[in-house]
Amino acid sequence: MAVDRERVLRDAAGLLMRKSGATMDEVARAAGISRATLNRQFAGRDALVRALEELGLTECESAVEKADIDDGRAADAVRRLVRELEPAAGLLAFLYSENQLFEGDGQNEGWARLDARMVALFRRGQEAGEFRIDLSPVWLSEALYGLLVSAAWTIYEGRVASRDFTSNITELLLGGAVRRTE
Amino acid sequence: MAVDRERVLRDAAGLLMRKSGATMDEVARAAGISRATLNRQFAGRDALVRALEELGLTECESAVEKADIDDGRAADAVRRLVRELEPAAGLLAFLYSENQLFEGDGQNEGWARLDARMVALFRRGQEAGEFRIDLSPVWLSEALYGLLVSAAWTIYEGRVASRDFTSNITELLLGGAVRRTE
DNA sequence: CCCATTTGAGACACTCGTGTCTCTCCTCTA
DNA sequence: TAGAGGAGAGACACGAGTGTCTCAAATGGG
Repeated sequence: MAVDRERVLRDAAGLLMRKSGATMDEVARAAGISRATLNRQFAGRDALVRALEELGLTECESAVEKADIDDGRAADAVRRLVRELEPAAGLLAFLYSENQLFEGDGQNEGWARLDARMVALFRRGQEAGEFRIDLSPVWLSEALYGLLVSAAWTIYEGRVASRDFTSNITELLLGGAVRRTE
Repeated sequence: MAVDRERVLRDAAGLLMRKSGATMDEVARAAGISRATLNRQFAGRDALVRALEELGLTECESAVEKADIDDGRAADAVRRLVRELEPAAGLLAFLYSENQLFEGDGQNEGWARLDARMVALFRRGQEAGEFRIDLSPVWLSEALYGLLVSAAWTIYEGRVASRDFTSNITELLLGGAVRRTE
């Protein structure tokens, strides 16, 4: 039977999210295949990580597409975006810790493109008067990444319910912890 | 001359924050000492990581102390806490990615104690009517960790100014991105 | 100034993960 | 049913990183 490459990648991501230094043998076992087969699919650990990076990037971009982040109110766009990003959060948490991906010449420019779109979303919100202007769009988008990772990790640890993923992130990011008095 | 153990730890943290898989040789070079001396100070990589964990924990606890998080308004306490936590943010970012620290039996219970104090702070804010109650204290404290890491990383990358560290985190965490209408 | 201590540099063996190969077994298809 | 293709299991050598040791040089105190 043919190996489901995508499935292998998802299983690998599931393991690597919580154990970023996992052995190729452990990855193979997590995916339910042998190390030999894993190596037939991905020529080495580096290729596996690159494939995971590509998968994560693709998922993020498709989430951005599906969320129509250029339409309607920026705050609603952020909510839709986070909801669409949820399935990719675990993978994102792993990639976030693979800081070696983001330094050096071979850096994937896809992240820069994605980042530009996120920044543009927050900037749009500012220009529309929805968002405050004393928090830079760059910081807001970076904070969103951080909250996605925190949320994924916290849910994995069982400290918060997975159904609260989207609301936890969006409510905190948009509304903050302080109670509204209006 | 005697090796400044604390200095070595800080240099190591500075390197490991941005390159978590750095070699012991690289760590030694970053600290300006030889690999032999590094090994004399810390018996193996594991011991080094443990020492970094201890240092990070100590710094966090001292920040919690200095911030007097049980006094005054909770929101102000959070601001003081973040300000005190700033020097430890880089180290925290490294420890955050060392997820192996937080699983298994040898887990340092100091983190649980620290976490309890953070959670208590947010709960106090809720009970005082300062914070909204639809975001759990657990999530708020976890989100704070995530924002600390994001901020440290973003500053390291030069995407935001280091002087905005505290305000970026506290304003987002407490006030959120949406502009107040009050 | 001399001696004790400590550091740096290098060599060494060892471990662990990796990449590759072979061989066998299974499954699907003609 | 026979054959082809793919997967699993295991063996193997290789490289990187590690921990340890030795020896020479430097430092600092008495």
